[in-house]
Amino acid sequence: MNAKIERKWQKIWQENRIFEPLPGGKKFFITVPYPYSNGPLHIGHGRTYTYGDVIARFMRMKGYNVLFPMAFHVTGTPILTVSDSIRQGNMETVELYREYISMYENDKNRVEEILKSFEDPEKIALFFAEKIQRDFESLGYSIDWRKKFHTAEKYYNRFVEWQYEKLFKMKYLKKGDYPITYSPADGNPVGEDDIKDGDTDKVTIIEFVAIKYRFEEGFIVAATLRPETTFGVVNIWVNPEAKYYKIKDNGEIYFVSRESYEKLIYQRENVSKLDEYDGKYFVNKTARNLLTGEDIPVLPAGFVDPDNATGFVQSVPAHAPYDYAALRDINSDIRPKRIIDIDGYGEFPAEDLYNRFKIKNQYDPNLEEATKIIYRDEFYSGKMSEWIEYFGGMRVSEAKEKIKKYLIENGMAFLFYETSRKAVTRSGNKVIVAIIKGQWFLDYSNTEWKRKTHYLIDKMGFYPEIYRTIFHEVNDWLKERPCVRRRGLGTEFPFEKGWIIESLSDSTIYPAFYTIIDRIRERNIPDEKLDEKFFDYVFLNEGPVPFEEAKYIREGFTGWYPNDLRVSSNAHVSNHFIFYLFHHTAIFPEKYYPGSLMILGMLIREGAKMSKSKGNVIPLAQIAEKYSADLFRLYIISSSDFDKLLDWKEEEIKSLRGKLEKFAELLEESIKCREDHERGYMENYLINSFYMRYMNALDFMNRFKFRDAVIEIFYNFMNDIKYYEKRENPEKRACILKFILEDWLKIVAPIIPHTAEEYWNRLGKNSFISLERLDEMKEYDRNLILSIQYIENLIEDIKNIMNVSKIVPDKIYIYLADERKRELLKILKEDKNRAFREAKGKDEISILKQALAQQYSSIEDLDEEDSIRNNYEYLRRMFSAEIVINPPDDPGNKRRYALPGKPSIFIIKK
RNA sequence: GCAGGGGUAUCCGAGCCUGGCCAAAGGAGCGGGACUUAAGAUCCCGUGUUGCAGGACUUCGAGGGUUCAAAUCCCUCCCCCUGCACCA
Repeated sequence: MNAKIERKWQKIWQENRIFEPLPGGKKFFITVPYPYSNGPLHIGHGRTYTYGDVIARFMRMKGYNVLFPMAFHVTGTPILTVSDSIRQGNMETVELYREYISMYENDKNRVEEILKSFEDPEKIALFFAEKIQRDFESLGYSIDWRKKFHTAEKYYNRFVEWQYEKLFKMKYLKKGDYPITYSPADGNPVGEDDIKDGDTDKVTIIEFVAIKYRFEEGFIVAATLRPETTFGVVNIWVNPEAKYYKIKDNGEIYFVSRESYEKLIYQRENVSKLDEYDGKYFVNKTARNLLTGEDIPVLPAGFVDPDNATGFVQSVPAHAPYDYAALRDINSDIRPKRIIDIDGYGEFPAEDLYNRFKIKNQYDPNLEEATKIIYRDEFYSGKMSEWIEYFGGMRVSEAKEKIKKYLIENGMAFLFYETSRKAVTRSGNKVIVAIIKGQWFLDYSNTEWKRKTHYLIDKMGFYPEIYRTIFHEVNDWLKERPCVRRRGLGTEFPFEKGWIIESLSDSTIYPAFYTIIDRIRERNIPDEKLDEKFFDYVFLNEGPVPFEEAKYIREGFTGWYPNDLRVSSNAHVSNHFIFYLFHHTAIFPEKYYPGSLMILGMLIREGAKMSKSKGNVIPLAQIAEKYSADLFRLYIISSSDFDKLLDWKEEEIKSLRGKLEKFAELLEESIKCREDHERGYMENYLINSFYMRYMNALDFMNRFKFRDAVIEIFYNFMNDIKYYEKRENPEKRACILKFILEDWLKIVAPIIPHTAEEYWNRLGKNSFISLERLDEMKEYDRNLILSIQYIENLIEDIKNIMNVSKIVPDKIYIYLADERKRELLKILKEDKNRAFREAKGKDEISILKQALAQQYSSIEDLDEEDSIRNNYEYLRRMFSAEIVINPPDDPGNKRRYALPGKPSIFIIKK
């Protein structure tokens, strides 16, 4: 189907507004999460929306009143970041967006103009929203565009504000401190996108326990990931080459590295610098371990990184290979102190590993690996030594948390956050961890909320079913989540100025918004009127009718909600999808809970993940031109099951194109056929086979297994046609297909709607096939199909014998199983033991054994002799031999091998 | 580590839930043939080993087990992938 014809139908569909339903009847409301509109979409997105559309079209043809809406997501920082970069003339971004715009705009001057307009972030969103809509239209999606909106517009803001009013009243919002990656130079939190190589080498936040050691008038602060080892500290390490500060933190005096101080400013309140020291200052001085009361020396070690945590390290040589190595380096006579018992190690595990890895000194790179091993082993199989008060005998994994808590609660330690690796922003500024004070959270750890959501997960539908378990898991694991940010597009947080509701948190129950937005616009309601009372009435039927039009608006909601099916990729499971469920249980009564979720697998290209950096992203923009919408849709649906990974292979598309063209040719010539042909045996076979496949396909489609349906109704039936051609005059084929043509077009219409619509039209129909009803029930003669299978099996067997024996047949004797065997095998099928009891003599028993071993299933009700007679000429022609059924003589002694459905054969040589 | 998914013939991938025509669908690749001046495209045939009677043997990460029967069920082990949070 060429792009021109596809465009023709897209236009006609649109002009006739056939996908713009009013509520009523048996409704089906399907949604796909809206795309983030900061650039062109790619074929990965295309997979999801294609599935949404195929289902929408299928349900429509099953007689449902289908609503399939779409909108655009613009909330958050990325669009803002792009806009900023373009304004600052960042070459990389400018180049990228010039390329994006050029996908849609040929005129060079126009491209530059648009690019310039992107200095206004909203222009970016609007530009791409429009283009994405165009791309979707070019793929024939049956979307109701009256419902479209974007998430920074006023109406939507009012809607989100209302949700947060509700959540606040339910106490699902709470406030607290929160560590986050941050750039002091930019004065901003930074996300993965803002960090250099953040996408490939992720930066996570590591929680250190900063432990205070009494020193002079204050404390040396040594940070550790293993607070439980504090019992085994024998000294403290300082880097003699580094700079250290004396600082004041809420009245207490601390000694930390210079870099550490710069981080603490962002993590603690009222931190100020008092004095500077060289690292050497601390060497050989004494500090006191508050946990044990011991006085220990401060010793020099070069491995200490002043830019990691506090710049002091507590030394536990018994259990930390670095510490052990550093002590050896300075020839110290300090003896390690063992505090963890673990099987498989000597007195000092760190010493074992030091020897095993043949560590040279504290700079040996193997120390990383050694540390990992000991950490893992001790954490999972170590126990705190018995002599330790209270914690003795406790498993390390447990003691770690308890000791941390003990230290903090007794003022001996505080938490210090560090990045998992050294990181800088894209513009080269240092990234540290800052604590955001007064951060608002959605409290997904609320047990009542969790319980309600578990209930929903139990009740609703999942495609595939495995996700029910996964969602229960995700529900358990979900905890508080920050829901507002300092910057970005979106909706301002109603309870505190200067915060924007974060992008995933404003997109939870918005399918409800689709049901009313067109009506709000239609009646020109000013956004100020969309207050809490309005939404309370519209969505919850609470309170009085706020104004007359609200009734009409509410009918949109009650007419369509709940959302019957939501389709998206598995990337959304632990974020959008789970929030979607939580927020529904929070806000809506049970009858408006989501109906079901369909979760798709991801899409890769030629075995590799698509990514900007690899430059292998295929945009959706040129798909319709390059391949045609129907070919794309057919490929997406047929090349893999919806829940599995789809590997986009150009080679496969090419071969699929050929098949689709072949299909179109068949339709073409079939429509042209004017004469009526007689329906003989093979014609009946072809038609019956079609209806068998039709019913199979329909059954698959009802379970949304469209790939299996396509294989059945497209590939397999085309093979049936080939088979027919092999046996009959190919000329006749076209006219025979006429009998099934309408049903064939209908059943493929959800998948390749343009092709279907075009040929439906050429058949002289005045209706849209997109709005036709699929017949749910078609009769067919199963025996006819079985008998063809039977004949083909027989041919296989004969050929096989000919191959092996190298005999050219003159006559072929076919012996059919007698009634007695037929009876016996019937019994065998019902009751094995009874069959053996009833079998008489060795011969019969061996028949049963043979049948059992071959797992031979008899073809009941099939008249074998009749089948052979009906295909007699075919067999004769094929082997150029005479076929004799049940001859009186038995020269090969073969008669006894005959089984029902599997006759025995003897070939007489020429 | 926690959670989830997975290891199938040259490769990619179905099958596994509900054990039995499963030597294992479908692609791709490869080999052969047809068509073509030729390449390409397209179409047909073949593609574990073996056998002069439709069969036999070996094979679905490794090793055990259940069963008349295991790619499929159970146990143990090895290996791989994804997510782990503010990023949309």
